[in-house]
Amino acid sequence: MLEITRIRAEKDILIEGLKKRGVDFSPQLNEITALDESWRAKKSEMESVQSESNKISKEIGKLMGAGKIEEANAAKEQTAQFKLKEQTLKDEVSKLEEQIQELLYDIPNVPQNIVPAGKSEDDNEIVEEVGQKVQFSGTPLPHWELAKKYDIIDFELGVKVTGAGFPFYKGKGAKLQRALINFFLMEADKAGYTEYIPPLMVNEASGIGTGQLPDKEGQMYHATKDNLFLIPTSEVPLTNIYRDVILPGEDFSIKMTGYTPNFRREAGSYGSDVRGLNRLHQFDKVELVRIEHPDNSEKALEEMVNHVKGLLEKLGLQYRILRLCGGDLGFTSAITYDFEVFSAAQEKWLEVSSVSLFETFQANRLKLRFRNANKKTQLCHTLNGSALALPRILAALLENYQTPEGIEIPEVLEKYLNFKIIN
RNA sequence: GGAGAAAUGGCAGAGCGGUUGAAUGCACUGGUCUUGAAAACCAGCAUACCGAGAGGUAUCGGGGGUUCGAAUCCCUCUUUCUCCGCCA
Repeated sequence: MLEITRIRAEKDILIEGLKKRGVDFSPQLNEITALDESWRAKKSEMESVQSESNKISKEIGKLMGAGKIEEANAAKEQTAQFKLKEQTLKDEVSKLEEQIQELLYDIPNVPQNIVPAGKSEDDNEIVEEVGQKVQFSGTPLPHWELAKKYDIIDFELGVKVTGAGFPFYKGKGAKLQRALINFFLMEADKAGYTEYIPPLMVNEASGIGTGQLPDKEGQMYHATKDNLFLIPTSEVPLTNIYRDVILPGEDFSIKMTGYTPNFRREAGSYGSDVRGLNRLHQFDKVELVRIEHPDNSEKALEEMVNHVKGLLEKLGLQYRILRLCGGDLGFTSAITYDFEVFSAAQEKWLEVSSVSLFETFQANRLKLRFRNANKKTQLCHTLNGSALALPRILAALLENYQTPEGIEIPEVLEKYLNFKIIN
């Protein structure tokens, strides 16, 4: 959520920045500033009425204390005139507040300067491409066929027991999955991230805190009886640890990591994109979350990007980094780098990580602040990134490491496994 | 799931209808004293919004109500604790 003070101060700059998302938000922002102005007027009117009636109430208190009952009763009658006025003003003020709030919820974060303008993924900017395309002697199989051939992932069984998009991992497939989780967590640990095992369900306040609610309500599984939501990413519980928190000073850098399964309804996505492991309703991911001083967030973003690069290089995967254009940028993000690995068998790039800086957008909703040198509270910057999402990494590993003898295992994973080949 | 008790500032803990944004203690910050430290003493120390400022308004778990006036009374929700039941 954008800060209202920022909208007051630099509306035109924000409108200009938001244009990179391919949408003109000037009607909304103009409406907000107009509503804000009448809100301020009404509010100060309401407060002066409140002030008056508070004064009289205090007087009554004094009179009662002094035993002057009759005078007190006379004063009581005075307050009647304020009653109605106060109530009307209160209603008006809170209605205006609601309207402003609603509009604010619908305005996405402003892209940073270096974010390219654009409408869709076609406008994303390729920042870097690393590694070579794998050469195969024959025709490589896609991962869903390999999964069947070696009996390591069972999609049909998932359909039977739960539904599409909920596969079973089996035998060496399950172990490889576990090894990857371990590897990612240990790498995060080495980089100084504190590991958490968070709850897999969150309440409504947490959903609002990180921006899933109300914008993306349909994306989450909702346990209506208890009004809890299955997490779409561990970003939600991890970041919400710091909801309504004021950090005591300027000297902080909070680095968290967590492995969780993630649950996404993915309503409306069908076709070849969802084949095999490409898109699932439940998938595993190791997430990095950082809370940083605004002066330090750019550096943190760079560190996270480098961390993810390191992981992909250790796994020996060909990858590229994209700077997402305005139109493809997530609602809450100011800048996002997507990592894609090349699936040689599917002949396409698969997104495996997304590293984002939210600046104060998320912190504003979370009310996550720190106390600056002037003893004032100031919003923190938040960041997160996947390091990494498992299914597509698994897909790429299976496809790119296939040989006539079986699927080889990258060396870095060997210490987490008791086999060196899937055959 | 059933019965009871409770929720107050960073922490502990008063207040149970009137001048209380909230006693007191601890913690913290600044000062005096000291060669330095400790101790002692003095001062400061919640958040948000409106306002150029003076100042004002709101907030004592959340929401609603009674009242001229609510931290204090009522309703409701949530959470915690104790006891009983069930259980990995």
